[in-house]
Amino acid sequence: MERKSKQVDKVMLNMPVVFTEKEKQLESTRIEMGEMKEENKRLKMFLAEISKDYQSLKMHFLDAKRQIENDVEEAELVSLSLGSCLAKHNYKEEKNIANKKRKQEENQIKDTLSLGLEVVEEETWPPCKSMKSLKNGNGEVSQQANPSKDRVSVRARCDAPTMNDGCQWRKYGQKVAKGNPCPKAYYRCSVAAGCPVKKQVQRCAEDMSILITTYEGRHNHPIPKQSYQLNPSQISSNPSNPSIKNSDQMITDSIAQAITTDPSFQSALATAIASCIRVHGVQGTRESSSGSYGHGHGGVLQERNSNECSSSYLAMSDSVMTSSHYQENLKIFQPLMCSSGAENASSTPVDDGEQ
DNA sequence: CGTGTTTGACCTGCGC
DNA sequence: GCGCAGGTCAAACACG
Repeated sequence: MERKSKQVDKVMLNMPVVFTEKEKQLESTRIEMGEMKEENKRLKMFLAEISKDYQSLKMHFLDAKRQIENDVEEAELVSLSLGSCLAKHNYKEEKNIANKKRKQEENQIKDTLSLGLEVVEEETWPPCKSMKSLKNGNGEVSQQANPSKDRVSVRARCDAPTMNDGCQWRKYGQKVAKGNPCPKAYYRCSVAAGCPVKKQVQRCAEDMSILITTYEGRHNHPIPKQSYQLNPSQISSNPSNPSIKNSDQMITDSIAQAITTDPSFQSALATAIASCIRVHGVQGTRESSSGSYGHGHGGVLQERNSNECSSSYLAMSDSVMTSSHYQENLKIFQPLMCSSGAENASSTPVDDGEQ
């Protein structure tokens, strides 16, 4: 018992020493914890800042990405400009105005037109300064009534030197214009002798991949039929057969797909629409088309420029359409012009081969 | 040989 | 009137 108490005393004696060491450890641990808490706090703040920066950068990145996407989208627009020289104007002044107008409309169209087409009414064609007498096919000299009255400009991404628009063109000149290192090529329609239509092809100075094709005048002959033919099964509407889609929807789908995937189709479409609009704006006393094309030219009328920007998908059977043709063609494109999509497509019957 | 392209010269309109 | 720029002509050349 005595022995036991001695041991307890020893323990009791030793206790304070043990507690102080533990307390010291505890104290140091507390200090460490406090420091770690401080560090943790700092790290949290640091993390918050990093997170904030990250969010900010993310926003910037998304904005930049969106901007780039918009730019690409804009660059891939098929730009289509119409013009006429009905009166004498100050060309340069109007050109500036038209450029501003075009940019404004490009922005508007970006927001409103899902089709990706730009149709700009433009009155910037320089006054028909040279009403030169042009030799017709018979070698006679005939005064052109208004050879450069109509002018249509088509902008499209195209790596090839020219766009295939279904016509046969003969190059008659090339010139390096001021302000653009890319030479401008001058073509004349060689489908029919005496056809007053000309086109100018030039690459955009800002973006070499953009080909600016400017058409001038009206064809005095049918435009050759080309490769873009819709499948007849798609054309023929068959409501009794549920497996076959509504023809308009099929057409719409086909055209929509072509539009969204093929830049050359965009350019061809632009040309075609321009043709529609041009025809619509002209009094209707036109000869109906004979429909025959490609005779008597020794095969010259076939497309030769295989390096042209793909084939012309959309070929009007006749460049000199009647207004009813125009209406028909316009009806086809109406669903596409509207952002509402194919569901609202009108049920306009489309004849076989008519597009 | 026929047809299309190239390219330097020429023409025309416009601004100064 | 002059110079400049855009558009056109036409001879030379290339190609199939």
